[in-house]
Amino acid sequence: MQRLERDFFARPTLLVARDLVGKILVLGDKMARISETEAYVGEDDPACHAARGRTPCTEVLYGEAGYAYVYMIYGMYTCLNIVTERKDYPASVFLRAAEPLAGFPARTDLSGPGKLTRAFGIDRTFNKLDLCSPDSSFYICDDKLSPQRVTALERVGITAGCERLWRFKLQN
DNA sequence: ACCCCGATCGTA
DNA sequence: ACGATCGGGGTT
Repeated sequence: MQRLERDFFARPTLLVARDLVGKILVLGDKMARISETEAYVGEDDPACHAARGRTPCTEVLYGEAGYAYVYMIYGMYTCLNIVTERKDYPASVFLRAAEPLAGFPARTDLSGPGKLTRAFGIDRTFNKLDLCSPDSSFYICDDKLSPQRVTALERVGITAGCERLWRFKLQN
């Protein structure tokens, strides 16, 4: 079990999104295998929250890779992203689904971005946390069982830019 | 100050 | 198909 370092995240977002499928999200004693991700890439991506430029809300997207971007959606769910690429280039990988490995009640359902964050207890206070800090209990690791088959699909839940095959899903 | 609406989910 | 629920951002 090896923690992913910052150089893993500081790469082209499509590569990071694909490579994150099969990796393990860890928060305290909770662990889950990431099974679905999406890439949101730069101000030219109409679905990226930075599409209308830099605001206090999107500030973290412009920072260093490996930080959490967490925001509230529809008044009742939070969404978790990991910032990618380089400073001043806004991009991230959105975590859409995972499979529970440890620390969850039996049959916990992590098959959706809102379910995932709720089960992990990830709220807006997690925004701007560094998943690459050595003393963080919130990080992503690689158990080397990882790369199984990954398929590229259209992104969902958005109205613009949904034709791009920027969603990556673990094949069962 | 107001208005709109969104990277969702559960129920109908 | 639709309602719940809320905060950021753009507009007035």
